[in-house]
Amino acid sequence: MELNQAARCLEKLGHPIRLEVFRLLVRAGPEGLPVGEIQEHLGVPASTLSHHIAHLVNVGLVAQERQGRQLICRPEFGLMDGLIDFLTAECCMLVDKPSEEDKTREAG
Amino acid sequence: MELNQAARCLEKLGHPIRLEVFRLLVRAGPEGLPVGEIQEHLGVPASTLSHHIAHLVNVGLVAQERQGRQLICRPEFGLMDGLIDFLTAECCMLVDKPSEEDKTREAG
DNA sequence: TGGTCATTTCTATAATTCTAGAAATATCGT
DNA sequence: ACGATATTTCTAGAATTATAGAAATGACCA
Repeated sequence: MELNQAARCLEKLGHPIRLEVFRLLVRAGPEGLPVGEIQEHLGVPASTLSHHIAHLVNVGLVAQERQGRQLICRPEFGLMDGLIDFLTAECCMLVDKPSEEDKTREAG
Repeated sequence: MELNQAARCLEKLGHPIRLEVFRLLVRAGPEGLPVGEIQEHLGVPASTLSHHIAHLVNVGLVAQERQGRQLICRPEFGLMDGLIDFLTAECCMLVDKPSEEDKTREAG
C-alpha cells in the first residue's frame, strides 16, 4: 500500500464512531451486519451513522450489499491487512518481520 | 490500548504530511531527526510543519528534545506498537495471533 | 549586545468535517 | 396501491482543521 492510501484509511478509522463501527463489523465476521443493528449497538442517529459508514465505504474498508430492506455491511479484511502491513513495514521498528524468502523457506 | 486513544492516534496519522513525518522518523531510528531536517525532506513551510508535528507530539507519537538550537523529534515506538496491537487484536481477522501462554510455551 | 539560526506562536482565511432533523428512496407484505 | 420498515440524501449550522506569512522566542557565537 502506498502512503496516501494508508493516510486516507487511517483518517477514516481515526474517528471514534467509525472505529467502533469497524470493530463491530470485524467482530461480526465476514457475514457483516445490517446498518440497523450497528445503530442499535452505537445508539447514534441514523443520518449520522449513515454518513460515517459512507466514509468507510468510500475508502474501501467496508463493503455494502442489499438484502431485502436491509443493507449489510461487511468489513474488507484485505484492505485492513494491507494497512497493517504498511504500518508494520514503514512505521515500526523493523523487528521479527520475515521476508518473503523466509516465508518460502519455512513453507518448503 | 483503549478505543478512544486508538482513534486519536489514527486521526493524527491520517494526514499525508504527518504520516510522512512519522515514517521519516521511524526510518531515522531512535535517534530521531531535527525539525529542520524533516522540513528539508518534505518541503512544506516551517509553520505548517510545526503545526503538524505538534499534533503528533500532543497524541504522544513523537517526543521532542532540544539540543542546542535544534529540536530533535523522536518516534515513540511503544505507542505505535500499542496502536498496531489494538488494530491487530480488535480490527483484524484473528489469525496467527499467539496467546501469551503460547509465547511462554515457545520460549520455554 | 548584536546577529544569525532554528523553531514556534500568532493571526487570519479557507476548507473540511460533524451533527442531526426532515424529506426522499427502496423494499416488502397485504 | 398502501403502509410500514430500513436507510440514504438533503440541508444547514456549529465546530474543527489546514495553511502559511509575519512576528516572537530561544540558543549560540563573535
